[in-house]
This record gives sequence, structure tokens and C-alpha cells, in this order.
Amino acid sequence: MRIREGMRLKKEACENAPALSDDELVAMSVRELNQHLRGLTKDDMVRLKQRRRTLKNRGYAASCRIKRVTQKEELERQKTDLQLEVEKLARENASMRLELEALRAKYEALQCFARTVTRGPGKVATTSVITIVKSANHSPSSVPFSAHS
Amino acid sequence: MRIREGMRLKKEACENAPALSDDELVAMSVRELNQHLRGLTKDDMVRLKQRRRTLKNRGYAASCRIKRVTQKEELERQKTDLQLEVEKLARENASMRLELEALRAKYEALQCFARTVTRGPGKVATTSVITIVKSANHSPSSVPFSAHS
DNA sequence: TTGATTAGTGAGCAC
DNA sequence: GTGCTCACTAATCAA
Repeated sequence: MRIREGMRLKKEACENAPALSDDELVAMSVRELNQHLRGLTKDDMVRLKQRRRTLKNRGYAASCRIKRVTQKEELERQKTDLQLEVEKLARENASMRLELEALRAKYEALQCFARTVTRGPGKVATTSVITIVKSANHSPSSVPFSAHS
Repeated sequence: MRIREGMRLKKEACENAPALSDDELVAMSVRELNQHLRGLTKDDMVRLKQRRRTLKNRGYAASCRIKRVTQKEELERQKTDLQLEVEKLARENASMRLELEALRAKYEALQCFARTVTRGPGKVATTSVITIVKSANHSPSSVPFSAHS
């Protein structure tokens, strides 16, 4: 139902009142409304109050609809934000994975090298035990460094 | 506006038809409808068709509302799914970051060692047993490096 | 009483 | 014509 301006004509039947517009009526405070109610039939009073209620309801319905679409838009916004964040984290994740693999390879290469160096030429004499323990937090009894003659 | 069963009484005015219920009327095909339309006033025909349209509209409005809430629920579901995924990725990310740092430390330690070994060629008078244990669950192939005598 | 929400209704658009 | 959606209304709920 589109707005029916013709409805206003009903109100014209009341001659002594200056034929309040919908906007005026709906914006009126209760005090103001009572001013305009003076000298009206009980019946007209009821009618006017009902018209006011209806106009108010019209507004409530409108804000209800607006709220509905606003919430939907908000949800969609949050969704796309989250999608972007997922993508960002996934990228970070992938690059870190590569970095980790690369470092592991470097580490193992260096390890090989260290082995050849220490195993081979000098025939190192003394016994020296170096233990570097970098353990995850679950091994509290760690001995991070211990050298033995 | 709640459903007004009283509206059906209007239809009772038509005696020759068996007073179709709303459900029957709305479920009827156009062909069936035409069957029931025989022997009715043009006016009654229009009225009946309009009632059918109104009943149909009632259903359309209902499915429209159902669709609306369904879509909203779907959006919320997707949102929580994405939130979970973000958390999961963030956790993975953090643990990989730790792993990376740990490996970097290990690598630098080994690098220092390698330098001392290679820099002082003959100087290394020690047998080195280097045990680097990074006991995180993901490196089962531990004892990455171990050289003896 | 006031504001918000629901179901039903007609208008009007799209196919 | 059929289905959907919008704006409106009355009913009803909630604060």
C-alpha cells in the first residue's frame, strides 16, 4: 500500500481544527495533542488519537525495516572483513612455511659441513661435550648448556 | 492482522459451490479453478479469483519472511565459520613463528660453532660432541647433529 | 503508553 | 498469471 494522501480528507470533516497534517500530528507531544483535542467530540478525540497511533506505527515499521537492512549490511561487511583476514593469515602462513623449509635446508647443509670439518682432519684430542638444549617449554628439567672436559 | 476466519462467511453466500476452504482454493490449479467457476456471476468469479490471489499472497509473504531469516542465519553461520578459521590460522601462525625463531637460534649456534672450528684450524684441540636437541614434537628425527672424537 | 516486531494485505515490479 | 518484495496496518509483545 502506497501512502494514501486522500485519507487526510477524512480529517477535513472537523472544521474547527486547522486540519493537522500527518507530520504535524505525529511530531506533536502529548501536551500539544491535548490542546488540539479541546472542543472535539469524544468520538473525534478517539479518531484523532488513533490516527496519531497509526502514523506512529508507520514510522516504527519504517525504522524496523531500516534496522533490518542495516544489520544485514553489517553482517556482510564483517564477513568480507573476515575473508580478507583469512587470506592475509593464509599468505603469511604460506610464506613462513617456505621460510621454515629454507632455513631447515640451510641448517642441514651447515650440519653436514660441520660434521665433515670436525670428523676429519684435526683428530681432535680432548673430549668436550657441548650440549645445547633448546627445548620447548614442556621439558623443564633442561640443561641448556653443559660442558664436560 | 490475524487471520480472519469470518471472511470465509462471505463465500457462503454462494450456495451452489461447496464453500471451498482457503487451503483447497489456494492449492487448486487454474484448470480446477475454472471448473468451480462455472455457473457463477461475473462478480462472484472476480471475487473468487481475488480471494485466491490474496491467499497466494499470504503464502508468498510467509515464504519471503522465511527466506529472510534463513539468509540471515546463513550469514551468521558463515561468519562464525570464518572466525574459527581465523583463530586456527592465527594459532598455526604463532606456533610456526616460534618454530622459526627456535630454528634460527639453533642455526646461529651451529654457525658459531662452525666458525670456531674452521677459523682456528689447528687450534681445535677438542673432540666435540655437540648435541643439539630441539625436542618439539614435530622433529622426531632428533639428534640432528652428533659428532664424536 | 511507547516502541518494536509479526502476519496479513494490496501495489507494483519482473519474468 | 505467478512469485516476490515493499510499505502499510492492526495485533501483540516488551519495557
